[in-house]
Amino acid sequence: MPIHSIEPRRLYRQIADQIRSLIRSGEFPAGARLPPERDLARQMGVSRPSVREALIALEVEGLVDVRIGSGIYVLGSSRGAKGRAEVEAASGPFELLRARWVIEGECAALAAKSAHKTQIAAIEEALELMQREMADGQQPLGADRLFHLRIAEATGNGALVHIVRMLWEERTGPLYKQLEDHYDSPQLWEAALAEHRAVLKAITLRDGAAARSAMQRHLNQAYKRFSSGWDAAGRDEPKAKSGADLAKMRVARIEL
Amino acid sequence: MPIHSIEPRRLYRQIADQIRSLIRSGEFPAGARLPPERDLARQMGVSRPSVREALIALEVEGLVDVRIGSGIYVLGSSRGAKGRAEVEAASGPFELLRARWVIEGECAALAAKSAHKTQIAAIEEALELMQREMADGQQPLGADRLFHLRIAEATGNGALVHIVRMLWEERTGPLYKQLEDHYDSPQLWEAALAEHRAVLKAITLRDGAAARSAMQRHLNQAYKRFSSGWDAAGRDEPKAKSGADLAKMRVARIEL
DNA sequence: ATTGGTCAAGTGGTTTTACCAATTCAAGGC
DNA sequence: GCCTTGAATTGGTAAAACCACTTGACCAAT
Repeated sequence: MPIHSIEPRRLYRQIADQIRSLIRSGEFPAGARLPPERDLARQMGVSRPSVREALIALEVEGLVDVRIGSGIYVLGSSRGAKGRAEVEAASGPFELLRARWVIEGECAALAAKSAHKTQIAAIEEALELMQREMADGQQPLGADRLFHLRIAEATGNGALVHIVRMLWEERTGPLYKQLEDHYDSPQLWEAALAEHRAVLKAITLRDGAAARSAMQRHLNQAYKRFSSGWDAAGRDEPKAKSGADLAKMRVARIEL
Repeated sequence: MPIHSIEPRRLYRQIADQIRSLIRSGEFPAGARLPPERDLARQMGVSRPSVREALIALEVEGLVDVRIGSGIYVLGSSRGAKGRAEVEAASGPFELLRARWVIEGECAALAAKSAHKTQIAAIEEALELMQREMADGQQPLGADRLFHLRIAEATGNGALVHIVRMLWEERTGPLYKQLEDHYDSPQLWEAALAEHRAVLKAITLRDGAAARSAMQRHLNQAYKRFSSGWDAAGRDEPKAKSGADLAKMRVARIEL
């Protein structure tokens, strides 16, 4: 029995990621038509149903528009993400994280005060999903998003939910793409999970102040992890040179 | 020949809707496992690939969790019984005000800490403009907006500026239209101006806590003015009882 | 009785093949 | 010129088959 230990990532997600990056790279600008499903399948070496599954995922995300008999078209920033490119143009990842620090910290405090039991259960559920995905060796990006969103939902304020969702969408922006590798480390995800647990615990205990500081600490750590990733991905640092040193340096920075 | 005259909704969406309604009807509560894909396909009279496409859509939406070799499990207890599309729908004026209470309060505190002299001067300029417009008998709506925006700009965070601007744009929405008359009173504008002055003073003194509470007091007063206007307009909004304010949120913040 | 392993059934994952339905566009008829 | 029409293209759906993984029952060894 061969141990295909990893590669549990489902095919449709890989294909969707590939197409998404093609769109973001400018290969297919807004309004452009993608190659037919059959061509995409042949080019990527997969079957057409798999390509269809990926396209449906992208369609639900609001990235493409599938028109029967015509083709698949790239949607601009008109729907789905309201002011996505706008925010990103005006502010980098670090300003976004700072804004999240302010807003999501308050969301956590509010959630601790006014969350319903079922909403707390929903937060817990998102955390467990994240844990499960990590155990499977996947990047728990979706579960991470779900955790933050459900805390916002627990405030009972739709406007705050909308803002948190909008800020999170930025993570799919091009600026974050180059940092994905550096954020992929299991240790980093493990740290993020522990920070999530601290937030949930404070909310469960109805301790607003603790929830706020736990969430702010989480985003602060994310900021540090991000900073190290940014540095390591710097232009003047060839990856091929002294990979061991880079790895050690990265770890050292993260632990501070 | 079946007349798919208009809107031949794609099969996977119909199936997804059907499963979604089954989940929300309580047929499959949170944590329950759905029937196997093959059974679902047979029961619904469609093929398995179509069911898979629907499940992928629901998975992207965060409603279900697909586990290889095990089954499909229901995730959503946050939007199960109540408040489903409510989040997606427009959040009302009161939720928007509460969001502003949270965000702009922090903006004022941040501005007090890190605003440049020229940015403080810009805030002052907006305040003087508001005063001048009022003296001319105009509605200082533009100057009001400018005041809040420049405080956000003084934080130096583009993302926060964008959020404040976005929240302000909501004021042009239809819900606010019927309240214009009640907010037009010179006395009310005079009170708002005085509250603005208190905010600016705290920022000038570099007192973050005072700036936050001044801004929050301003928005709380706006909330009260709004509530009375709403009641006078004959609308029966359950959340907007006379005398209600943002006390709940205030407590949450002051506890820090 | 507990532990450990194997095995078989069930489940989702993927591919292949085939055909149906809608759109598109150009050739041909008015 | 405008309209019709039909073939080519494209997405939509179905069916069958095989693979990989999970689960739980069963059995053997401790």
